[in-house]
Amino acid sequence: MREEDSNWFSKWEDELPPPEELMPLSQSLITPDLALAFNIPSAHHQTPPPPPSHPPQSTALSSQPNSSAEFDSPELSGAGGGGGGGSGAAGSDEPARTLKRPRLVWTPQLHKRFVDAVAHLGIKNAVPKTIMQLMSVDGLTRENVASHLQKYRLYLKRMQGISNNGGAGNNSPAALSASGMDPATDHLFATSPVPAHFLHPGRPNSEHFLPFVPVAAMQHHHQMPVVGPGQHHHQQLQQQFRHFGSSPPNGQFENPFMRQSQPQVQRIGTPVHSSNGSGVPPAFGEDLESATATNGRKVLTLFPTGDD
DNA sequence: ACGCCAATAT
DNA sequence: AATATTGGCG
Repeated sequence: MREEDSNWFSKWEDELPPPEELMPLSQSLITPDLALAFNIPSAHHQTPPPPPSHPPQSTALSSQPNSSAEFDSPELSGAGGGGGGGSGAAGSDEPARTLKRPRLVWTPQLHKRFVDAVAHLGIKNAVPKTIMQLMSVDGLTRENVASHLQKYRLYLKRMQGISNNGGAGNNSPAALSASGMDPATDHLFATSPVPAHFLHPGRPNSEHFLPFVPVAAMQHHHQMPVVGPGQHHHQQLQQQFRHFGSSPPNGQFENPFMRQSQPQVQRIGTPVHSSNGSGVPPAFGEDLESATATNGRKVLTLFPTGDD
């Protein structure tokens, strides 16, 4: 009889679903806004802005990990009283108006996407709104981008100053950030190589002829920037936005990803500008790249432009 | 309404 | 420290 015990345990253990499958469940059990509205501590996620109608993006970072992309609850609020929020909550729109989104965590990858977007838009067109659209990361707001952009510009300025002052030859991100000028966000910024033309204003570059692919196309639907043809890396992007919640004692949300220690370098690619005809709007970027462990600040930046 | 920036708040 | 928010201005 004893043997059976150990046996059933094994079996039981065997059938345990992977964590990935559990996560989404706990998330969709209650809509973020609802949770926040009701002050439920475990409530994670941001909350969709009160969409008078149905704003395209801006919310719905539900979805779930790589495993099954089928049962996502796309429209958390946009659906109108239908699917997602249909948990039975009645007039839940009232409090939703006052809710605050969690702070966005700019992971190296998210930043990478940002940089790519700016790079491909050209500095002239790289304004918050456009950048945001190009990035097509759901939940990302214009203000998120604007704020980030502001800081990024300062960073670029700093870099220019340095490079023409004596830093020539040594303008590797690490070195620059080490300059100790404004260590604020530099660590983040340093995780993504700065395209050369950012530093040389006034010079035409040869990177992006992107005919302004209005990623907005996807807006009327849900989900994320599922990118081109055989790519599968975008998963990560989803992931970072997905669980905002595990609010650390700080109130921020972390994504279980880069924050820990997973210097996983994926492939470096170039923007995908070819539509795949898959029905999904060809967002552009999709590459993931350097990763940093903000913990041990291990900035590994390998890059195509690397003259190393 | 958007964008930019500096300052300030969290 | 890293983001968000605000206020003043084009």
